[in-house]
Amino acid sequence: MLNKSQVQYCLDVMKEMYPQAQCELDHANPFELLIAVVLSAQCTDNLVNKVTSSLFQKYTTPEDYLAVPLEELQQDIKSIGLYRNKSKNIRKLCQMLIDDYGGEVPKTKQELMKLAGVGRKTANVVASVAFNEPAIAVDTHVERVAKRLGICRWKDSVLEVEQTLMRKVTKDEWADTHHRMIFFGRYYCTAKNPQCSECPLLTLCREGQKRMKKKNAAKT
DNA sequence: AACTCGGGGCA
DNA sequence: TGCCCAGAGTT
Repeated sequence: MLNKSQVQYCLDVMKEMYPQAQCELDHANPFELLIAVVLSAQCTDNLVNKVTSSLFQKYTTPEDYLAVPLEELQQDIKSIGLYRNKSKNIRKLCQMLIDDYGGEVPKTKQELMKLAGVGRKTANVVASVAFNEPAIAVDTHVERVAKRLGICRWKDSVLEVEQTLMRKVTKDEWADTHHRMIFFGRYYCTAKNPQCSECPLLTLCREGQKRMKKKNAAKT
C-alpha cells in the first residue's frame, strides 16, 4: 500500500499532466456547479460543456428552471442523453432548493444528498469544490486509479476508498483530488488497455508492475 | 448487489 | 453495428 508521501507524489504528477485549461466548473457559482455535475452523470464532460454555456445564460436561478415548460428544458439538454430523467430531476431539485433552502445551495454533503438527482459523488464534488467542505468525490475512475496504484485495497467499497483518500491526502488538496484522478483515469489509466509502459507513475504502481511483468513474460 | 434509465461518440 | 460513458434511484 502507498503511504502518504507516495500518494502526494502521485497527485503532484497528475497535476502536471492536467491541462492548463482547468475545468470551467471550478469557477462557476455553487448553483451552476450543482446543475453541471448533475447533468454530467453518465456522459462525458465535453458533451456537458457544450450545453452548459448556453444553459447558464438562459437559466440563472432555481426559479428560472421552473418557469418554462418541462418540454422546453428537455429540448435544451437533449443532446447529453438521459435528458428525460435529468430534466425532471433538475426541476425537482430546484423546487427543493426553493422550498427547503431558501433558494440557496446547501453546503454540507449530507444536505446535498437529500436533493433529487444528487448522489454521493455529486454531493462530494459540490461540497468540496464550491464550499471547501471535507469531502473527496469518488467515481468509477477515481476508484479504479486508487486501486491500481495501491492507494487502497482492491476489495474496498466506494466509501472505504473515499476515507482512505482523505487520510492520505493533505486537507488543502481534497477539493482538487477528484479532478486530477478523474482526468488521469479517463485519459491515461483507462479501464481498458491502459498504456502502463508510458505512465510516469509506473515505478510505484502495483497494477502497472503486474501488467508489465505479464507483458514481458508473454514476449519471451 | 444488480438492474434500469438513454443519446451521442467512437471504433 | 455494438459498446461505452465525470451516476443515481429503486428493488
